[in-house]
Amino acid sequence: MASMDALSESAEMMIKNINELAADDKRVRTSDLAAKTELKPATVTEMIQRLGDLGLVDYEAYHGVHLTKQGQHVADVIEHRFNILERFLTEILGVETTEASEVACRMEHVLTRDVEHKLTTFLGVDPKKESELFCHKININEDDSPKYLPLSNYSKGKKGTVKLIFEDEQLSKILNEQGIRPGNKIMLKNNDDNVYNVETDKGKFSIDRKTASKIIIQN
Amino acid sequence: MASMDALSESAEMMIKNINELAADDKRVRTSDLAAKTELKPATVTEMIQRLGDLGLVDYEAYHGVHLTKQGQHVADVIEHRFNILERFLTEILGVETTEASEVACRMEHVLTRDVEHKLTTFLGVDPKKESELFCHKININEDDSPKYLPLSNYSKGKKGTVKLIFEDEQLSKILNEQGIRPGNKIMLKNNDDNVYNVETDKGKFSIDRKTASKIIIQN
DNA sequence: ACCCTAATTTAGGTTAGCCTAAAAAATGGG
DNA sequence: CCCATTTTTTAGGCTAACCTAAATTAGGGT
Repeated sequence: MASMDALSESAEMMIKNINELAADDKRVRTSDLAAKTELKPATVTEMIQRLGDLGLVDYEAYHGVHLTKQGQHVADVIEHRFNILERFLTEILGVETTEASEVACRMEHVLTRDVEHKLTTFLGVDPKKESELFCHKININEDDSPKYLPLSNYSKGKKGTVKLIFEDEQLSKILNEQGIRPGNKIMLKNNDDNVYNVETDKGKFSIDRKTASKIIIQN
Repeated sequence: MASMDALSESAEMMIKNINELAADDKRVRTSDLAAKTELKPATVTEMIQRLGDLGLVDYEAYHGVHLTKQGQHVADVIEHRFNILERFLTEILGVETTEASEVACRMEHVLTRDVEHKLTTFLGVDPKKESELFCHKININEDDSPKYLPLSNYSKGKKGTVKLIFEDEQLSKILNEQGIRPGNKIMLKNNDDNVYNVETDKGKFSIDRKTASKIIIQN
């Protein structure tokens, strides 16, 4: 982890590629790395031997490599940096995906931890819960469009996340205690014209229509 | 100008430093470059000879260098990239100036023209009128901190003006109705890790962290 | 179990970018 | 205007990161 800063771009790229080729704990083969990195096999061998000396990779001659705990940490950091950079470039700047990917791939090696964290916050993901980021990304690409709707417009059985609560602090406070607060999950169990029955991690609640219209949910 | 892409980071840094040391058309001395780059004089000589071969620099043994038209163009591009990156890091992400400067200095070499232009547009400067950028930059250094920050990076009690809202039209529309729209005043009353309580001329609202990060405020 | 082929490593070469030490050129004070 | 000091360049060496070609090892088919 301290070695992070000392690694060359080439070394970091090799670790990244080992990580991407690693499937269920199997050792990654030199030839596969050569194909993926577009380097010659001899070059790959040289590089992974060096990574072995650094303790980032467990290398056994003629039998491929796999990442050590330390190496895995480096891979995770790089992957995260790549993902947030790519998201920033595409989602915020509107750069076309192929180019965004290429630029992110070169920028990932020069980010500091602080810039990484601030950019992550900027993109709206808790730096501590990195998994969200991947979920988020998948949703963006697969889902056609995340919808924001008042709870009062929600359909039965639908789950979503509370995004906004309008009106006064007092109401917010009460809802808050029921687990209905921005960021929390909520599900509409069923409803009629006047009463909305919802479930949160705090339990089940009934809400009147007017109040429900003040609660904005994203699916 | 076509050679731009082929230049190494070291070569680009040397051009940048030559440009920064150049005063009224005088040739820049090897020793000054060595001092500025923290390289040995012999290394500087070697590098500027290479730049001379590339036609980026007019080099005369024992009499220093100055940038050719081509070299000046490279210097201008790098300077512009550095400036926008530094502005993005400090103004948008809130990175501290020393670190922003260092990171920008490493990122400047991996930007593409397209990303450069899109980032420039994002920062609100016409890519063709670079002079504005420098004016703006002076403000940054004099003022303690005119900041563009996501609401999620704001501190309690701070007031500001909404400048931008990212994400889709649907969210914008909802926020719009609550007085959270570009141009309007907003104040962050208080917040915890997940919930931001704000006040606008339309009243008080609670916003989740992720949404808050999409709202850019200028103080 | 053995051989053949494919995969891998080793050996040796190149270039960029750094270095130190020695040689060469400029420069300015007497 | 000349020589001592400073500046610059040349010469030669090193490492990382690439390469090709040759040697070695692994593994499957019969």
